[in-house]
Amino acid sequence: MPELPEVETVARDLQRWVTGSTIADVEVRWERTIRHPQPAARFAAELRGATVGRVGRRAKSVLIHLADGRVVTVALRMTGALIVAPPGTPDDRYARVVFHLADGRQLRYRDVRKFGRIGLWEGGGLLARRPRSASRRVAEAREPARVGDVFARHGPEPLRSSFTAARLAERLQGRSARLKTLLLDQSFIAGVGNIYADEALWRARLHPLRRADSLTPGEVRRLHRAIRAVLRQGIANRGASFADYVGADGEPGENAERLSVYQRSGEPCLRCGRPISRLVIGQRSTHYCPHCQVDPLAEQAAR
DNA sequence: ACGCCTACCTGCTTGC
DNA sequence: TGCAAGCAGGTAGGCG
Repeated sequence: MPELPEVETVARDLQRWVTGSTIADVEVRWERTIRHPQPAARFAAELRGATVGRVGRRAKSVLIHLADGRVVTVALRMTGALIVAPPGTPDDRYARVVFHLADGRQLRYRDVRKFGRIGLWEGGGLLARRPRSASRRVAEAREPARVGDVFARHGPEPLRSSFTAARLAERLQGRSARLKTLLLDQSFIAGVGNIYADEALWRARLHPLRRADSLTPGEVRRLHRAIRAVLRQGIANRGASFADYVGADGEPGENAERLSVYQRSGEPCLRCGRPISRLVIGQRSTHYCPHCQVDPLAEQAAR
């Protein structure tokens, strides 16, 4: 499941390999992959002849900046992948959108489960502040026009230097939600998904059911460091591969083997040796060490 | 603000 | 072996 480190890996690969390439043609094989307001045929027509500029990332979306300022957003969701295929590569039955590059290569959007979405937007607004409530209502009434509007409701990027422990503390204040739920909430913090939420909480020794506003200043600092550390480690290892995730080279990442709790139920905790537990929070499986990540309040509630 | 539900999808695993 | 049910979970939207 692509989260921030996986999406960052794909974006960096594409930055190296397709920047400067011209899109000769676009083949849309699953129309619903194309997000409004572009009907698939118009999407293809508008991209024909465009040149790829910088490739970056915001939240869990790959941003393909075009030389003319427009931006293609690719939300990989569960099983999406962007793969650069050299000429002669056998076709892929799961390729939902194929960007034919002028040099003969293909940039394939592959997605087994068809959850992912690709949009085409005007540039601008990415660095702007969030709209106030009135303008936000207007922005929601129709599909956003600018790429910035697409991400207007997303929370901060956890790896930016502006995401400090103080900023995290501020955002946690007054929130009664559970830590796990908040970490998965993209409007609270962008880019963290189920894998890295569990990893960060284990690393910070915080129970996933802990109320967000109950953290001491020391615990907030631990959480802040843990979030950044697990994301950085994920990027360093080219992402964690479960199911369908691969980089733009089509190769799986190395980080799955280096995870501490995710999908390790029953296996020994790497810190204390006791078995890792699993529970369901908000319909998501959650992996944690009941010994290292003790929540006094959860214990009390269980009695 | 928050929690809970459903829909979107397909392939893999599990149980009979 | 076959077949159906269950499961995986990111995100949007709806409801209470």
